[in-house]
Amino acid sequence: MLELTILGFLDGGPLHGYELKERIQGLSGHVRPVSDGALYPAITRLVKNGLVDSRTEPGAGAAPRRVLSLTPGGRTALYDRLRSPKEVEITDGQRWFTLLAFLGRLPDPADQAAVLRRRQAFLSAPASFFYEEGAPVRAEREPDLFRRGMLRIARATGTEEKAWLTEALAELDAKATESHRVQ
Amino acid sequence: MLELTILGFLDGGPLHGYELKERIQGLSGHVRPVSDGALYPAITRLVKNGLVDSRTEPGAGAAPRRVLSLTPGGRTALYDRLRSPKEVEITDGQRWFTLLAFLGRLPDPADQAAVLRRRQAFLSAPASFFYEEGAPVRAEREPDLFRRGMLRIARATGTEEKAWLTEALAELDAKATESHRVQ
DNA sequence: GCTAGCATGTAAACGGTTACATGATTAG
DNA sequence: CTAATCATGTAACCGTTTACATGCTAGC
Repeated sequence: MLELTILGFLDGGPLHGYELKERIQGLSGHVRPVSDGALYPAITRLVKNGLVDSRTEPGAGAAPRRVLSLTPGGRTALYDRLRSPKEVEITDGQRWFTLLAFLGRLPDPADQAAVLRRRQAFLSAPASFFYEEGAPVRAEREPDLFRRGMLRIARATGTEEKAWLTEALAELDAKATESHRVQ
Repeated sequence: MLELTILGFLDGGPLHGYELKERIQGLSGHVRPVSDGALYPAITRLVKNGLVDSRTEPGAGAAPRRVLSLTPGGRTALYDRLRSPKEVEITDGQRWFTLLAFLGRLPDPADQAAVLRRRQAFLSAPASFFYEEGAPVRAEREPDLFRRGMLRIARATGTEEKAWLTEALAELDAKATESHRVQ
C-alpha cells in the first residue's frame, strides 16, 4: 500500500522524499503516522525495480535531495494496480481509501467504474461484526453498549458510501457514454 | 492487535484455537481474513508469556484440541491494554474498533468512559485527508470525484460516531455516579 | 545556544501473509 | 469417492515499527 501511495503521488509530478512524506502524512498521517524506516526503503525498492527514477539535487538549506519521478514502467504499474486491486484492497477500509485516493489517476472512466462496482458488490452483501448462528447480529439485539456503537457507526458509514457509489457511478457512466459517442 | 483480540475473546470463557478463529472471523474476517499462520503463533506467544493456559483435549471428530483459557495474569494484561491504549489504537479505525469490541470487558465504567473521551478528543480535532497550505480541504473544493467521496464518507462516519460517543458517555457517567452513590 | 524544520538513511525486532503439511470425521 | 468441516501447526518471505544515526540552516 505504501508503494501504491508513492506511485500515486508521483503520478502528479516529481517530488523528493521529504515532500512525499508530507503528502502521505496529509493523506493518512493523523490516523497512522508514516515512518522514515518504511518510506525510504520503499522508495529504494521502487527505484531498484525501475518504477521510479531518482536524481540527486542540492537541498534547500539542508542535505541534498533525491528528486523522484515515475518512469513509464512505474506509470503502467500504477494503473495496473488501480485497475486490478486485490480483494483485500476492496474490503479493507484503510486499503480501499488508499485506492480511492488515487483512482482518479486512471484515464478511463470505465475502469474507475469497474472498481467502484466491486466495492458496491462487497457492501451490498449482508455483513456485520458479530455473528450468531451464521446470521449478522442486529444492533438492537446486541447487549454490549460498545458493540452496539460499532454496529451503528458501521451502518451509517455503509449507508453513506452506498449512496455516494450510486451517484459516482451514474456520473462515470455518463462520462463513459459521452466519450464513446465522440469516438 | 491479534493478541488483544485473543485475550478479549478468552475473557468470555475458554475456547480452543479453531473456535477462536471463528470468532475472530466473525469480528473482522469479512474485511481482513485471519490466517492460521498468524493465529497459532500468536497463541503460542501468549501461552509462553503466561497470559493464556493451554490444555489438550480430544477433538470432536478431528485432531485433538488445545483448550485455551485466560490466566489471572492474562486478565490483568487485557484490562491494562484496554485501559491504556496506545495513541495509534485511538486514531486508527481498524485498531479502534478492535478496542471497542472488548471495552465492555472492563469492569469499571469510569475506565471505559476515559477511553471514549480520548477518541472524542481525537475526533473533535479538525482533521481530514488532503491538506492545502496546512488547512484541511473542504469537500466542495476538492476537484477529484473519488476524494470528494472519501471526504463525504469520512464526514458521515465522524458525525455518527460523535453522536454515539456523546450518548454512550452520558450512559456511562450515569452508571459511574450510581455505583459511587451505592458505596 | 537551542529548537524546529529540512533531508536522508540503516538495522534489529516484530508480526503478518502465503504456502506447505498433516489427518480425522461427516455429509452428499 | 469426494468435498467440506474440524483441527493444528511450520517456514520462508515481506513490510512495518522502533530506534539509532547524521548534518545543515534559520529563527528565537
